[in-house]
Amino acid sequence: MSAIEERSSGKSTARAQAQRARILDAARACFAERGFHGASIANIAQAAGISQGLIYRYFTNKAAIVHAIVDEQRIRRGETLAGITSCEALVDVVIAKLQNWRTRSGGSEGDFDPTLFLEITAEATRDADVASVLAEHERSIWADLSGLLARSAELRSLRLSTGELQQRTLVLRCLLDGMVLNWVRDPGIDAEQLRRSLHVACAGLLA
Amino acid sequence: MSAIEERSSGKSTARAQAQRARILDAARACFAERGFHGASIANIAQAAGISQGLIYRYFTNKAAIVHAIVDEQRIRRGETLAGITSCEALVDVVIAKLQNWRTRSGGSEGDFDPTLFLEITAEATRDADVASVLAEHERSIWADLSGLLARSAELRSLRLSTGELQQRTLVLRCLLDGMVLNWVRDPGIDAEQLRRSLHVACAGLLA
Amino acid sequence: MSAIEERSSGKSTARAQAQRARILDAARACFAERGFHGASIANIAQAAGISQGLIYRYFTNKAAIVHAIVDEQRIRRGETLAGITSCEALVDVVIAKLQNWRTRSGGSEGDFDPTLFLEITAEATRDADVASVLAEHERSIWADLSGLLARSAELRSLRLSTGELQQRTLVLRCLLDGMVLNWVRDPGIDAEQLRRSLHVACAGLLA
Amino acid sequence: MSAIEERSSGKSTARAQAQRARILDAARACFAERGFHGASIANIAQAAGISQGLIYRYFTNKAAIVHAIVDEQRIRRGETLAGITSCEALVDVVIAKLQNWRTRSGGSEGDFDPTLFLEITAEATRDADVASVLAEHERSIWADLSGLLARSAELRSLRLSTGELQQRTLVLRCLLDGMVLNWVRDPGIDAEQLRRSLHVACAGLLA
DNA sequence: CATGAATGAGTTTTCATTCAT
DNA sequence: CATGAATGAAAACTCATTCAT
Repeated sequence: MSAIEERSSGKSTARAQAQRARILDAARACFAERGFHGASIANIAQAAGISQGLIYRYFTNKAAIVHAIVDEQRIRRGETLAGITSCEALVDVVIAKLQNWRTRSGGSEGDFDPTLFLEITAEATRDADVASVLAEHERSIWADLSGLLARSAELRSLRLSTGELQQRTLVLRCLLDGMVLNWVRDPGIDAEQLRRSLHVACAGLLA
Repeated sequence: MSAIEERSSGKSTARAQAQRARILDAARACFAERGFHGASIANIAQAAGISQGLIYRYFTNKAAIVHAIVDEQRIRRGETLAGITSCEALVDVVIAKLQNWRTRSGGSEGDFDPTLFLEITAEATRDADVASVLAEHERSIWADLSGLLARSAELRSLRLSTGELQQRTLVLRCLLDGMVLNWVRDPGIDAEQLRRSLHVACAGLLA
Repeated sequence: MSAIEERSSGKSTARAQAQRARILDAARACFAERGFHGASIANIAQAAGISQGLIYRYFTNKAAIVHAIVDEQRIRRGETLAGITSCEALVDVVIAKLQNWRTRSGGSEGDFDPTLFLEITAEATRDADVASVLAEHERSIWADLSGLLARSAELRSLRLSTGELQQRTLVLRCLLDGMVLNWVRDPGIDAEQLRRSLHVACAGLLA
Repeated sequence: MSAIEERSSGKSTARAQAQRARILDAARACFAERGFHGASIANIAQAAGISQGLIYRYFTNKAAIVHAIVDEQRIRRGETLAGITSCEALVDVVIAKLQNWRTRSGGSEGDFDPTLFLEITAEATRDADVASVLAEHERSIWADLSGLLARSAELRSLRLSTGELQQRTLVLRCLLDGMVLNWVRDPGIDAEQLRRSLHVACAGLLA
């Protein structure tokens, strides 16, 4: 699907890749700030420091940019769970990302933007393509979370049936999503309290 | 704040009230379907079966409609926790609402729309008015959840310190948000599994 | 022409007359403040303290209101030159009216509004009806000014040929218009200096 | 102030300049014909033979166009008084411009449009920006007229005090404004009579 | 007589997209 | 490859006018 929407037919030079990335960076920032509908191509072009017309050499559509960004999130997340061996560590990493986001607040770089995350989730209810990419992404997250829980359980010599593992993965998934939502909704949230609360909840998962 | 944005200065006839409701119903549907920014006044007018101009007799702005809808959610939720005495029951109620939403899917009536919920949360990051209404709403939800947990604990003769109560409220809040998010993201989610999983998690909160 | 545009067919009760006047007063104020195009029927209705619909019972059109107002100016001016016997006195009266206008500034009553005067003159270039009413009005002013000059000349035992009288009338007319224009254009204009300057110019007319 | 309202940030190509001029020409014609508020962007775009959207590449606002046109008048007038050495000559030039305007009547070119002049004066009472540009313009006209009178007086070996010079400048200003107003108001005005009458008045200024 | 709800055409303005250069 | 001028459709919003009550 996204293959259809890319403009580059066949080969894509390093330069082309760089331009695409440049546009996507700008788009991510704009979308996070104003939403998919609120951000205009003009905004993105300006943020990327290129002309509006040029964007259409790399993406057929505004929708194509959205799709590319959704796609990207999957890749971006890849490393997140790399060295993590406990749910508590995962909670800490997520909180660190959230704090990082609130601190820079508009600064361009940063690998996770909860606003964008919300925007994508909302868009998934409207755009079937986004929904399917997101669904695939979600399956991969599930596998990771599930694996993390399985390993953690093993470390504690805890035997979990498949059903029990699924149940706990689902709860963990809800907790993580809930953290993000609460963080976005409450700008004055106490990070430390959130951390401690979720650590307790994590402990409960493997009790 | 929303009082400022209403058009009717002072008195509002039954007819006016009905028209306002008519417009808000249409707007809610459109916003849920296309998002706050994706839905146009033309969409709303058509959905309401009236002319575009007429909308401005009842709302100064598109923003005023958004604010009115956000405001409304607070009231709509009021009764939700009325007769509920346990977290498990709360989970069941939320799931019932989510199932109700998925079943009708576009049908006008229904007291909770998770898509709208997402839309509002996303909008809160951009519109200070929405953010403040949402924050107030959130405080009231917190009070309700906190009270629910306190009562549940008491029933089980469990003594919770203020800190412990706060911690558990936060986790419960995250779980509820997470449920909604996962429900929206995964159209094929197994309601029964979700229910069971969250019941277990709830039990863990008061263990 | 204005007879066509009035709504009342035949008799018009005292009440009807009063309502018309009420509307015209409001319209005059609105037009002066925002211009013929800038002022809306809604503005006028609100200023008059009546409903929009009611306006159409007394005037077929927004244009009809404009025409009525232009018409009216003729009558309003009637008394202005009544007791005046010299150009200097006329200048003083005009300046007094201008000062009166600047002082109240938005206050409803007042028999001459230079902004409205400008608005009407501008409209005359676009609306043939306005132009013809204004032309007739102008002829009457000419007659008055001409008469004033003739009498003043006679007082000074100055014999003026028809041509000389016409020439002086034209100059006097220009001076009066110029006063108004300069007054409007320069909010800080020195009334006393203007008065003195025009007195000198008036003296020159009968030298 | 008008610099803020131009769209082109910094450089402006020859093409851009030409387009701006094209739009301003069209706008001038439309504004003269229908007034600032009566003329729509659609009118202007059509007159300029371009799309409505394109106008906004060159001007941020409809107001910006109005401001640009007001600004322009100052420049356009610059040369008017260049070679003029007597009030009578000035009167002749103004009448020539007025005749030129009536003759073409809607033809695009022409350096003075009395209708536009009225429109601008009226707008100045409503738009502070227009007022301030007009005020500056007016100061420059005053300086010119004052200089003209001073030189004329000198030629006739007439000594004028500062006060006397001011008084005569003010009268001259009124005469010129009055000429324009009367010309606009009376389409059948006799140019030759006007010319003669004002010559006499001018002579009176330096008597 | 009077209201004010309702409309449809109009307003200014934005924006995704195309295309000549 | 890159620009930025250009467009047409659509956005939000206004307004003169009509009409049921």
